[in-house]
Amino acid sequence: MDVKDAIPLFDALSQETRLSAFRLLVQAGAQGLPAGALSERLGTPQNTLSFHLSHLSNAGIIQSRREGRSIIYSANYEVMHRLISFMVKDCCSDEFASIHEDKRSGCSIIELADCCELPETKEEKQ
Amino acid sequence: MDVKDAIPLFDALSQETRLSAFRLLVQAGAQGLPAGALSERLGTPQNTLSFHLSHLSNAGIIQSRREGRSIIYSANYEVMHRLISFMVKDCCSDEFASIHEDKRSGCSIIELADCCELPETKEEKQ
DNA sequence: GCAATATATCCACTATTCTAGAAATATGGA
DNA sequence: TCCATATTTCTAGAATAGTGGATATATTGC
Repeated sequence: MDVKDAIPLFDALSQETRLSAFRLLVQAGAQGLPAGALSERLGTPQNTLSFHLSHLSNAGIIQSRREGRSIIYSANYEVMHRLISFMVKDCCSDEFASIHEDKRSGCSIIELADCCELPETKEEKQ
Repeated sequence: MDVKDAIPLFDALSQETRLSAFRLLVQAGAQGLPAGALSERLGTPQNTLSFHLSHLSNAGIIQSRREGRSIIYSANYEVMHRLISFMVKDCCSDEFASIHEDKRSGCSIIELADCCELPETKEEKQ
């Protein structure tokens, strides 16, 4: 993941309807939710929401599948994982954050230092 | 941090000039960089960059201070920390990510499971 | 084949964002 | 005080994004 890959993801998450829809899908898990249910829960007209779901889908942060008459959307955790890793690796200084893979558990372990306690930043604050 | 707080941060990072400028500031550390140096390194006209720096600054993800004739910008790591925590807590399912504070070291420890290996998601892929 | 359901696409309108030239402001030095 | 430097603010035009009514498409059951 580089800057060019990250832009459409940040863009996808930078609008209230989309971020809210994405969070509902995260809560829903791999099973996902049909477009209509999202529209109802968010109180957003179905065509407007459809526009935003396409946006999220184009960015790759959600995916869809048809089930009968419904289109079921679900969060793409792997993309979210990559975005978080990008933010830690490329958008945090080494002093404040580190990431390493734990092969045994299959986890990425991130350590975020509570940077505000560090003296350098304290004195630089405006 | 909630959805309303996160939107302006995602928005700030969702544009190439801004994300690139932010990353330069991250690399620069607490010391920061003057607006002119950023403008030069990015090849962006200084008034255009000034617009984007205001945008980042309004979002709170960078801050500025005057030093002589220069305005020095620097990344706000604490806000980035909070945004990453928000993404893990509220935009990742419990199965795939967890976060806890280590009081002794003052670090937030995040574990991101490599979700794509989990059978549930594998079979749900479109 | 027809009606009902679920969703996407088309369209026009409004609002916002991005861009960069020109002018304004703040600072430091002679 | 005057000039050079560093940066912001003003401005207007171009591009892009968001909205929702109307319509089209796909699916299911009768």
